[in-house]
Amino acid sequence: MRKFDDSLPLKLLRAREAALNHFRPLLKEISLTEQQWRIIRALNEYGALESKQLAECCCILSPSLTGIIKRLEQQNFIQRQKSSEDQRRVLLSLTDHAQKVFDDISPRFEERYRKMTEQFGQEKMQEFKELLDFMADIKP
Amino acid sequence: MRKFDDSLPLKLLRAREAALNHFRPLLKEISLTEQQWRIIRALNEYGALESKQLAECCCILSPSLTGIIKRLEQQNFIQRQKSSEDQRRVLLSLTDHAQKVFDDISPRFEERYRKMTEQFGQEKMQEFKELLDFMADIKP
DNA sequence: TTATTGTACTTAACATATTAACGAAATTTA
DNA sequence: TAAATTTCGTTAATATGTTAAGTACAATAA
Repeated sequence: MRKFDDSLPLKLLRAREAALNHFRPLLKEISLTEQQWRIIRALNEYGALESKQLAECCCILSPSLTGIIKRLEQQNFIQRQKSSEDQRRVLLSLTDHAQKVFDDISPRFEERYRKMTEQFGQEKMQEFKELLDFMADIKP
Repeated sequence: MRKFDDSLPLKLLRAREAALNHFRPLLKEISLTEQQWRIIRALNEYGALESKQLAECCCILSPSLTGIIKRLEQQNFIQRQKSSEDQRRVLLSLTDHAQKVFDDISPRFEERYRKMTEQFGQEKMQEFKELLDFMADIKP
């Protein structure tokens, strides 16, 4: 009988918690949640995105995204511009303020990421990420 | 500059989603959330536990646990027995009903777990779990 | 013995996760 | 072109995550 602690989802959860612990102090410093920061990083990387694409690449379901975007908009981190062709579509992008906050704090995230990777082991991390990618593609 | 999609927390999130997708249909069938099922599996494995131990081993914070336990109790899945020595302590355990539900459905979870592991690769999975355990111990 | 400190758990407030249902706008079909 | 269907986003309802503050009971110090 497989043991409780041998559960893959649980191990993934614990590993993720351990990883996030490296960044929580910084997130607290800038008063952003982990999800809000994920959204901001995605928009920084890809420029303007539609809600659906953003949800997809950030691994956030659209009902959650609706609220997250609303709050980021209220805090002047995100702006939306409607498409004139398709009235349903809305393009989301970072405000100048958000871009500045990102540029300012980003190096410190990178530094923590570097330390974490170093602790884990460079090559080991590479291998780890490949296995994670492989797992992400396993379908029932 | 590290890419958005290269983020370890994000990869862990995606891998976990992929893993959970194998079990969501079964959870829906028995109308239990992923967290409720985790609690039940822990109590099945360890017998009676105190709230704090349960929170620890299930990777659930105590404020969340309070609600989860309350609902599981209302559905007759969990019973609590107070310690007569220390009024603060409460032991949580599965009801007979919960034990029966667990024994009935558990083989089907095991079967899905087996298939998932097979798809991933036995040895690969072993290696994967070791890396996950290693990551879980990395501290900032 | 009383005050202090510590521990376990709960409550509160807010943010997010999950599923279902809904509504508006675009696309397809009849 | 009118109707059916599809797509995208939102709303609703419930459950959980996260941090801070509160509460009750124990253990310890003064």
